[in-house]
Amino acid sequence: MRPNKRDELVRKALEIFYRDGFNATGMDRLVVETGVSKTSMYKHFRTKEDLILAALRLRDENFRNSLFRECEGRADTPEGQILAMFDVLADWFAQDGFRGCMFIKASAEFQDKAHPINAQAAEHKRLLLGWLTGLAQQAGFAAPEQLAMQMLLLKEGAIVAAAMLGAEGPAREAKDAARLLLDHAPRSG
Amino acid sequence: MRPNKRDELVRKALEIFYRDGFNATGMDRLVVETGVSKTSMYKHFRTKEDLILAALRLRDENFRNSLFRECEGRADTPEGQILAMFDVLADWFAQDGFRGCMFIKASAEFQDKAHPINAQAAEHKRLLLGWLTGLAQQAGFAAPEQLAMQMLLLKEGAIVAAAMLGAEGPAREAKDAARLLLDHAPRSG
DNA sequence: CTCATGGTGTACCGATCTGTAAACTTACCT
DNA sequence: AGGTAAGTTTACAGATCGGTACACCATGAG
Repeated sequence: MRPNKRDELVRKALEIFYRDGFNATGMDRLVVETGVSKTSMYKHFRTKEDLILAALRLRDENFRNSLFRECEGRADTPEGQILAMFDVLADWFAQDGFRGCMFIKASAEFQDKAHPINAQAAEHKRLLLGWLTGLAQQAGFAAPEQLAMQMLLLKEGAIVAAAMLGAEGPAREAKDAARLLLDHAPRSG
Repeated sequence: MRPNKRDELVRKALEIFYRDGFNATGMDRLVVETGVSKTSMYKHFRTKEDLILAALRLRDENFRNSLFRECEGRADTPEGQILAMFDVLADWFAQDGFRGCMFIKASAEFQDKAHPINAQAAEHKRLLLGWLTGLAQQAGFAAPEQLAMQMLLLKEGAIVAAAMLGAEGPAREAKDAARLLLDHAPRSG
């Protein structure tokens, strides 16, 4: 039970879940596509739910790390980094494999708020909201929580609209709206 | 095969699909909860997909009609009606059975753009975007398509955030952001 | 060599999935 | 009454679901 083997299983499962959905992807399919036997799969993950949770954990790590790093690389002020998020999103939307937000889909398939998968998806959004709030604070806005929520709304709306209607319009309008909101938001002091 | 019987089946199926998801709800469960026999169910709907499409059609009708009527009742200017949409959303979020947007969930579970269910969900969003564009035109904005898309982003983002993080914040911030965007959008002429 | 140990493949479990076949009941029309 | 057609019940088909029992096989230790 080498630990890197487990990581590889999570990586592959993440890819398949993202492409085909959670309930629509059976363990049999995952076993075939990862090349591992069913017994081994269940040695690494007690249940399918455990595997989904591991995949979401990996996705959360990857997504947040790459988003934060990209934004830092594209702008050096907090306000600039908030705005840069929408450029990062635009690039993501334009990628071939773009299929919307994995956490929105997870919460859509497991709607019960008491369900661990739903809770973990919500946690991802809370972490993003916290990051935006921190940036808004650093930027010196008078109401950082409110502004962060508005940025989150534009981001989630853009992801949903890009997945359902096409990439260009939502990416452009989200950034334009964000810039206007940032420009007119009151500063503290 | 009374036609109203069919309507009743669609209504009930819509309710169950919305509450429990599409793939997670089997025809057996639907048959039990509607009290109809399996054979009758399949007399009315050739496949489960047909039933889902009928449920989405009903949902689209109900949602758009009630949204449009509510907005017209709450404001008499086009711009006021756009803004009123966010109050209607807030009321919806606060309802007990609120579980997010059925069309976002449908497109999350049936991701293939060629799939009829995905196409119908996308069509619902296009109709909403068209309605917003019409209002923005009537209101005399210089770039109605862009403004309509921004309002749609706020709406979709608010629905997602309300479903995952709670109702109050998203509803309030969506409206605040929308008002600011409307106030600062250039008018034609 | 012998034996324990840990990972593997095969074959299977019962439940549930979508969808169907066929006989039966009910209600209406003449 | 007799016939027709809608709608019912029951039973089932074939596939797939999540999950497991068990025999097999490699490797390293004594």
